[in-house]
Amino acid sequence: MPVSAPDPSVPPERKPRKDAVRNRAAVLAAADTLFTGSRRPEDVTMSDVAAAAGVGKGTLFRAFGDRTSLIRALYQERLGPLTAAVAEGPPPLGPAATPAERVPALLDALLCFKLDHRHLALALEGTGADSPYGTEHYAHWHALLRDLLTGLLPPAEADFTAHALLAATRADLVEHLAGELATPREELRARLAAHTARLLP
Amino acid sequence: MPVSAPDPSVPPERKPRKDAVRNRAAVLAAADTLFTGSRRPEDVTMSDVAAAAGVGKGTLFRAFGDRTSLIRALYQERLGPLTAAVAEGPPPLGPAATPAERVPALLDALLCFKLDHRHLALALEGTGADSPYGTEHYAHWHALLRDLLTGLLPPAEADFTAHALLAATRADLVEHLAGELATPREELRARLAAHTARLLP
DNA sequence: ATAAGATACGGACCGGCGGTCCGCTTCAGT
DNA sequence: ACTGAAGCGGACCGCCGGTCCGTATCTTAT
Repeated sequence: MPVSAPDPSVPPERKPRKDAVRNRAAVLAAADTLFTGSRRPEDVTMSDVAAAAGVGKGTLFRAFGDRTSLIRALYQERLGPLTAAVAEGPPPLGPAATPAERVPALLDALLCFKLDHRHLALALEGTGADSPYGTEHYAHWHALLRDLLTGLLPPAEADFTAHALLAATRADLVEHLAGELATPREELRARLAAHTARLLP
Repeated sequence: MPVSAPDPSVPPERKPRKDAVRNRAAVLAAADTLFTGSRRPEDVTMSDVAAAAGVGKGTLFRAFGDRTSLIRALYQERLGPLTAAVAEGPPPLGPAATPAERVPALLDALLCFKLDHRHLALALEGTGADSPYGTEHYAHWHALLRDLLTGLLPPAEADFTAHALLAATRADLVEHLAGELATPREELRARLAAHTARLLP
């Protein structure tokens, strides 16, 4: 007699065990450290992450499913503040700003994020199999940017322009310019700002 | 008494064996077919290529060194005609054209090439380890485009703009738009042309 | 034509990776 | 304390890129 279903909707869904959440956090922290400290993301292996987190491989895969999902989870977590600032923060990033000032602010914020988390972004976009496109994450940013551009440009061009602008902040391009060519941060920001401005008068 | 050195410069350098050149060609052909027919480039393995070419793995690796080099060789070969047209062909692609007409022509040609060789371009750019940037191939196109742009734009912006324009024709973006979203070829070309035009008045 | 040497062939083999499995441990509700 | 479920961990698997080396084939000099 299953009388005591405290929540009649959605399947039971117990709360996770304490050790599980601890291990999950440990794995995320370890992965962040390892990616940040590695020159190429693909030479930090899943075994490395497990070892660095003081956890067995089974645990790691149980918690995250596969390599790609681990990287995505980590990326989303780090991106959280920016996502929040865009969704409900003050201008020029937040929704109160006009499109004309929000678009450059958005792109600048994205560039800065990739500069600050180069290795992680590289790991995410370079995970071979799955291209950046097709992730909900990309769809989200593209839709936002497209909508903002729709009043500033001939409407037919907004969609492609959004793609093109996002392509200009791809992790491997940023890595190439900032990392290998050692372009100073402020110069990169200025270049991207100029490029953006050139597209919307 | 080594009297008969027909060419006194550069080390002897015999001409390659007949079977070697035949096998090399067979491998390139097989690889092209396999990549073209596969949905994701990374699930055509080196063993697949060797088998399809009727050749042992040792032969394959002896001829090309490694996977990346094989893909690059194949890509360069297919790109040959375009390279030639740019280097010495008639306007608007060739050197006789003015920069203002050559830039859009170049980008359109590049886009068309990627549309026609999506799988191959995807294989090249998605080979995980090595980013597209840093290959001499990319350096070549970027330098050409940058030089053309220097005169049409404030000189400080030419370099970054060249990167941004090339980023708009990245293989995975093209695949996303033309493949998954099924954007018609002509529309894509129009979008890229409009985008290019917007950057240089 | 033939012998001799260089070159290429091919597939068994290797190290390491992402991912799975399952006996054992640890937690949470009673 | 008791018990069943959830989590743990590391041996294990299949596969892939890449190497190795005994053998077959081509080229060149005679």
